[in-house]
Amino acid sequence: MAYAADRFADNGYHPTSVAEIVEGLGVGKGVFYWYFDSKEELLRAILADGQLDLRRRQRAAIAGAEGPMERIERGIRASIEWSLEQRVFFRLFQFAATDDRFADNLRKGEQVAVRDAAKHVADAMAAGEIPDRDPVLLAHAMLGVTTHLVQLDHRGLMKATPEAIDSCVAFCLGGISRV
Amino acid sequence: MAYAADRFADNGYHPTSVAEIVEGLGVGKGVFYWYFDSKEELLRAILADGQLDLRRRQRAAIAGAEGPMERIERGIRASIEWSLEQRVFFRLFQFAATDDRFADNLRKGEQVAVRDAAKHVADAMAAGEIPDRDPVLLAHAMLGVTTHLVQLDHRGLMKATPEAIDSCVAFCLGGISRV
DNA sequence: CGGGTACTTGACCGATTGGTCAAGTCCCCG
DNA sequence: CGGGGACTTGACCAATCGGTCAAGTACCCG
Repeated sequence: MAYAADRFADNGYHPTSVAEIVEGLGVGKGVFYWYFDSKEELLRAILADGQLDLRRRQRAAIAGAEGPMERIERGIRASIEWSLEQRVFFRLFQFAATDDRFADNLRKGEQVAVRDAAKHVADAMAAGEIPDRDPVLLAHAMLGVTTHLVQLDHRGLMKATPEAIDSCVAFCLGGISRV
Repeated sequence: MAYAADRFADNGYHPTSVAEIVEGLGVGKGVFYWYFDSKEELLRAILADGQLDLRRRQRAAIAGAEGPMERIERGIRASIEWSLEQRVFFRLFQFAATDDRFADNLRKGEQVAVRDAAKHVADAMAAGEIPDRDPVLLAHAMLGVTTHLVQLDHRGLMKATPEAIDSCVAFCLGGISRV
């Protein structure tokens, strides 16, 4: 799965053949179809693995935070850091979002993360720390900002320096704060 | 090109064969290769068309605005509206960004739009309307928010109502305003 | 009307695709 | 030691891929 994920991320899912994967691994084709029903199922399994890992990281980052705003900031930072480290997973997520065959596999995981973030946004609103607006929408907006920053880094168009990450976080917090 | 763009957007670029395109159009394969060198060149031409159209819309929206902040807001709204209308182009942009063969074709157009937005952000800073920070990064952040909102609409996960668009704009303006 | 250019056709090409399967090999358990 | 499930192999399959090209057809100009 790790090797296939690498190839998918570098070459693209469709242009990477099953033959290429098993050849690179030095195994027969039968091995592949013993463990996976199809090439599609392989990618789905990889995506599920990645989402689980990201979710773990987010939960760990949020644990121990005191107020809702701190939870939001930590969640943002954890997501950015994970995405920067896990280039392969991130690229596969990006691809999967563009393909109807896989978009549904992303949806559930994304919704869980967004709803979680939205909960903290709603908490901050209840505490009067930020003005009332649709928490789910704001959570998505923050997700959009962070995703785009990471994408820039991976595409080599801009380095995600600590300062850039700070600016990104500030943008998100400013975005939910302003009336 | 329009038919091919539709097919690419619905089915994906790779899964859509040249044979399927010419068959759907009711023409011979030779016609295709008379006008295009390859399937890749076709997508590149489609992407170029889309970028040109988007750029025109952005320029038209900004023209006539008075201050830098108004220019920014109009640019955001124009980008969102165009992306919502031009579902096909937007999906192809999203795909192209995930494929190294086509990512470069997007880069130039994206940079032009971002630099333009960054200029207005810098103007607003010079006028003291918003605090000083990297204008290019902020422009990218706004692009990330709007892109994500449109993506949600196209994937059917959230309707981009006028209110949602307003919230999105407010998020962006808040993001660049807060210290 | 004759000839040439612009365009169109679809059979055809070698390569490659995702997937199958008969024939093993390996190793654990009785 | 013998048998049986777990696992592996790679030749093989029909289908399809992007792309080519000889053989037209349509139409304009002299």
